[in-house]
Amino acid sequence: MKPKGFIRRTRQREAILEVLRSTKSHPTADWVYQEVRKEMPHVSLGTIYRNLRTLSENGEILELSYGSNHSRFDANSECHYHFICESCGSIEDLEMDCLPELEKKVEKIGDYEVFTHRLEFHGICPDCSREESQSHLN
Amino acid sequence: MKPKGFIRRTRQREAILEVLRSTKSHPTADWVYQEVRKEMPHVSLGTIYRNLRTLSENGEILELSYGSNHSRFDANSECHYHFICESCGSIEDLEMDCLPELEKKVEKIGDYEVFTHRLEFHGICPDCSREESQSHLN
DNA sequence: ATAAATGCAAAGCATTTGCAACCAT
DNA sequence: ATGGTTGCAAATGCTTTGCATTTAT
Repeated sequence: MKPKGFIRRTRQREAILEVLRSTKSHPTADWVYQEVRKEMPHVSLGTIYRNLRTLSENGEILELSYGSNHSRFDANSECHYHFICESCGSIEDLEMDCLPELEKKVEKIGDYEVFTHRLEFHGICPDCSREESQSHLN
Repeated sequence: MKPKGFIRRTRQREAILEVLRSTKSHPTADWVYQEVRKEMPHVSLGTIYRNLRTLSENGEILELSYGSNHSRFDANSECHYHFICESCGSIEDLEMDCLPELEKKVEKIGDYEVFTHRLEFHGICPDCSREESQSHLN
């Protein structure tokens, strides 16, 4: 979140960004590591972590943290909302307009200076609820 | 989030709940540990963690996870929203009505079954923005 | 030239867990 | 009685870091 000075374009950094942009799955650092390693067998996990941090501090990617476990990352840093499925654990982007008026609402409450907001929904995703209803047929 | 069977009322569990209810500060597990330890020097951190998990799975408290570091907990499990200050790191409850219509919106998009939603705002809190404007006087 | 970035491995640290003893029901 | 719960300590696992070397600018 703190803007950084100049950040270099390194092969590793580019590879990480490319991997992140190639998926809609909000992967973990380790998944990114495994992917990048396919093209670049000697990258280190440390580099992955350092870059994910740098990139998210620069606003190029989003760091999501749900549950107390590992972070997930999203190359889409535009305002959008997530749905977290409590059955399969997937995180998907919702096709839902961004609601900037929410931030205005907060600024009306008091002297808050709002930079961003985050909205997420928890429940059962379409895929899982389909499976659930089918399991009734047994 | 998964409802549990019967959960016993133990001294430790009661103490943890009491500590959580006594503060508005959304403390970490370790802070809870330190507090409970004042009354009960032999509690173990493991017990704190196990209970925080049990309680949040039972919906009696809320587990908040921001950043990739440690979780924070909130004894107020009713629908409410948070403001996270990027300057001082504080997390405060916002005096803002819950917006159940957001969940309806998602259910209209597709076959989502929404249990809860979470909304948080990031920026500078009133205290910090006051300090910032005063520092201009130097 | 030089400051940033990397690889590697060694921490760091929040959280979890195995197990025997304990206690709420 | 008995199965959930605790204390303790060891273990886990994600993430960070120190350092010598490499690399982008």
